[in-house]
Amino acid sequence: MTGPSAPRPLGGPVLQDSVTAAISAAFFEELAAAGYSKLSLEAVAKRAGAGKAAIYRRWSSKLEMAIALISDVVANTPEPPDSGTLRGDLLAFLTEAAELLRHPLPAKIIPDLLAEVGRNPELGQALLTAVRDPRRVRATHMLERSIERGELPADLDLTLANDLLAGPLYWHFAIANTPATPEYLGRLADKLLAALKA
Amino acid sequence: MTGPSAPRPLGGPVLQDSVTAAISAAFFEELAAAGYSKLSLEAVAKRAGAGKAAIYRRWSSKLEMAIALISDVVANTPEPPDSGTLRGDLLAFLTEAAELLRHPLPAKIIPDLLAEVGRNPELGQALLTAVRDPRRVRATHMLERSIERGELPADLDLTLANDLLAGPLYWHFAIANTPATPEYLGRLADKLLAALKA
DNA sequence: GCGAAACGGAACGGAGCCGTCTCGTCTTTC
DNA sequence: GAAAGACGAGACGGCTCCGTTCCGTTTCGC
Repeated sequence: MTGPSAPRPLGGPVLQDSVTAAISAAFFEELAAAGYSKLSLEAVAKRAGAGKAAIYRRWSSKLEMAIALISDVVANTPEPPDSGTLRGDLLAFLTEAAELLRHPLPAKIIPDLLAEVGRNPELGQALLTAVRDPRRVRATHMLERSIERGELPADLDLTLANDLLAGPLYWHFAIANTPATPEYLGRLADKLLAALKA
Repeated sequence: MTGPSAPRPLGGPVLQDSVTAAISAAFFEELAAAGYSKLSLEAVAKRAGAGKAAIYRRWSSKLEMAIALISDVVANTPEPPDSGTLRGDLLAFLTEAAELLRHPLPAKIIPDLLAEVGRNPELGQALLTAVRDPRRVRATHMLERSIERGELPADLDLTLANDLLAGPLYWHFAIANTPATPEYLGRLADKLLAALKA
């Protein structure tokens, strides 16, 4: 099922073998259905058609497993390119996020993990460095490029700008649970553009 | 501990007796600490210094208890007045929300409930009608008043506007977990004003 | 002041999950 | 083709929580 005998490239990306892949898929399905705090490794094993030992052979605990699998997924999502204009970057950013949240699994998992971070410091710290920080860095670069182009004021509050970028779309999808049309994303981009320039 | 024998006014608001009050307080503390899905009535009873029977005498299940207690709290929060200008209304709206999210209990409970809604349709429906709809109506009224005053375009997308109003502040507080200064709220109000008018 | 009701506390059988361990069966490796 | 190891399945003792039922005590309503 895996490659012949080729030594696996380097760290991380590819799912190693079929058992690990089945466990990973089952983990995310179970995470979406039950939430992190109620997720049981017994249910993951059952859904994966595996024994519990197969899980404990790979990770020492639910926390370690979650951090490893989530980091793996996040690390393998590519970055959108520099489009040259703020509106283009903005739209690409929003479209990518909308694409992600359109899928039912991430749409259930992400709010759950965000809530879990509030009560699980260890998971929170891991997710912050593995997920939030890279995204924040990308968003900040996007804004700084735009400032250099003169599209945005140099004294822009980056924290506030981040809240504006992430908040409305997240609210629309994950909270209000409304589907987003491309027209919606376009209008949102226009509004955000006006807000950032103000 | 309660009033003498006066018939309790009408529906809902006031917490009836000291046992109910203790259970209610314990419920919210436990909700913040464990999250809805992992909250156990046994733990609530213990924290309240009550027996489990005292809970089951009042509500038939965790779900019913949660809906009753949460609706009760929400129904007893007053509305801010019409300030006469959009910026004033906006600032009042943001300040009220910031005030709420400043407290650690709501700041943990709200994200948890929002995630829970995604996997618990019954609770979701109840919270939608008890919490979200009233708030959305208020926000919509605020925007419509502003449109009548000519501050906002008549073809404003109300869904999009709602996302803009709620999203950034929620993200700032509950997700990024950053404290909000009055200056932040002022700047946010300015940005939102620009976005809504665009 | 007395009977009724609600109280805190503890126990019940049943269910689910923990992490470990032992089976008997493939699958891989040399 | 034999030895080694990972596999699925499941049993284990121990824990938590469920919803109900019993106590003996306190409080309330009349």
